[in-house]
Amino acid sequence: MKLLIIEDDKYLSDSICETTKEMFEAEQAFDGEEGLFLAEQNIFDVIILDIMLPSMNGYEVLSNLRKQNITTPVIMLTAKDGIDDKIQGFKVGADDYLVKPFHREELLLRLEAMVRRLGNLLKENVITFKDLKLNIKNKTAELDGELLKLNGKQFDLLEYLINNKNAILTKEQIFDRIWGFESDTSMTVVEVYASNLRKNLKKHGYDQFIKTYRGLGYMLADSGD
Amino acid sequence: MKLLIIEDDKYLSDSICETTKEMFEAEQAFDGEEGLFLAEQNIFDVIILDIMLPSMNGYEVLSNLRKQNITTPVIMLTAKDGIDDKIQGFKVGADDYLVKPFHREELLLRLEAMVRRLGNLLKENVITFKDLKLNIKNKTAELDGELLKLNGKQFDLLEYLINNKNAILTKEQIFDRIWGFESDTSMTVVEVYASNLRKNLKKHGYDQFIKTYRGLGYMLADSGD
DNA sequence: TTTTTTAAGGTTGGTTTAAGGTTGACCCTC
DNA sequence: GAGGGTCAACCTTAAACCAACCTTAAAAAA
Repeated sequence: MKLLIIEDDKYLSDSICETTKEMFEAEQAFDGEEGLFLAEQNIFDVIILDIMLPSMNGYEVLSNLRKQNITTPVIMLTAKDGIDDKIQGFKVGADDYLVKPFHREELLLRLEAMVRRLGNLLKENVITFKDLKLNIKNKTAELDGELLKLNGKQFDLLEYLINNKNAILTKEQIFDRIWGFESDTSMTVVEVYASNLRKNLKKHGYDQFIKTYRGLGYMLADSGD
Repeated sequence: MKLLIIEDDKYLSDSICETTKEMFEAEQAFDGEEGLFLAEQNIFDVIILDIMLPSMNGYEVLSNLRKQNITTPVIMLTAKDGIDDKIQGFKVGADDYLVKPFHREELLLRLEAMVRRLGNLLKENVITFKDLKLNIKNKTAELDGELLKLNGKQFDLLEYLINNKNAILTKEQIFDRIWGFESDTSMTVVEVYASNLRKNLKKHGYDQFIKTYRGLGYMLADSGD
């Protein structure tokens, strides 16, 4: 799962990275504009957002996101514990709140709660699509009692598709999610991986559910016609 | 949706393009005359108009447009924040105002507000014509529970017609909107696409609503006689 | 070794062109 | 004003073209 940390204190940001690295793969932004830009890609599972930030404050970032209908859960950080901040934070759509300084475990608890609330239970390591079961923890996939042999990025792609089934994902989104923004790999790898994934699902006829929308992207569809 | 940016500062213009590229497809004009010419095509959803411009200033461009009964919403930009400018801007028909320098998110907010005011909610991904439903996000069209197979530009054409129903659109407008100004394709493609679209709608009898007005253009009419 | 990336050629299907057919406005003649 | 001719605008079809995508395999990296 991917976490975005928007926090200008580099030391704190790194420390959050460290704390959460068992659960999340983290990206960092060090000012509001950069954070908003990254968050707009809509490829994160959770965002940790500081309030006091250079170039654009946390409230602005958040309300901007929500206006764009981006509903990624957000945990806001602030040095102040005033009730006003909380009110304003929740009003613009924050899902949780954390007062600095906080304990490592407290952050972890809230992150877990956040993700659990989403339905993506952290303890629940299995996601499914029809009879296909993915075990997130072991990175194994199973269909009809048979173990599919999916390598790392193939698994990631399938997981991303399942978590967004019946919605078109552009090649850019897939690339940003799996390869990362600053990767200098060519975007055509996405096609290669789509092809390989289909090949691996073909034996069970599940390749039909991965559809290509020419000029738009890919979609995992419930109905395969 | 299409946005026209009339701004002589190339750097700023490009930056607006970048900022809005998730929402809009932008065209750029770098002086007043060019801007007026493009705006007269009447194919844009919003116009961003600078006041200080070579060859013709923003006020002239705007009042010229309004005299021609072109009501595309306009957001004016200016380096000055004098109240006089605002008054003059609104008097000639600007819909909103932005003082340079401005923040990326301020522009986005105003654009959103503008479009929302239009009734074209950004969040609203579905537009309809009678029993025909277009999902803008998936680029899919549905009629009587059946999915229509429309390729990219056919979909764009239908979308444009629905957004302008009961109004005649000239072939030039359609061409400029869908193929773009500088396309070197021949204008007769419009006829081909009108034909193909009618063929695809014929099964449901909806071809009758696309009417040809010889020498004028096409119109999607509520009443099919 | 296994996984990831690049490169290259093949395939598909949307887009454009071209060519011939149809329609309707306009004019002329009776 | 009825009939007919003419022409430009428009319709329709189908083939040619081209960019997006697929697939494979070899090279590079881990």
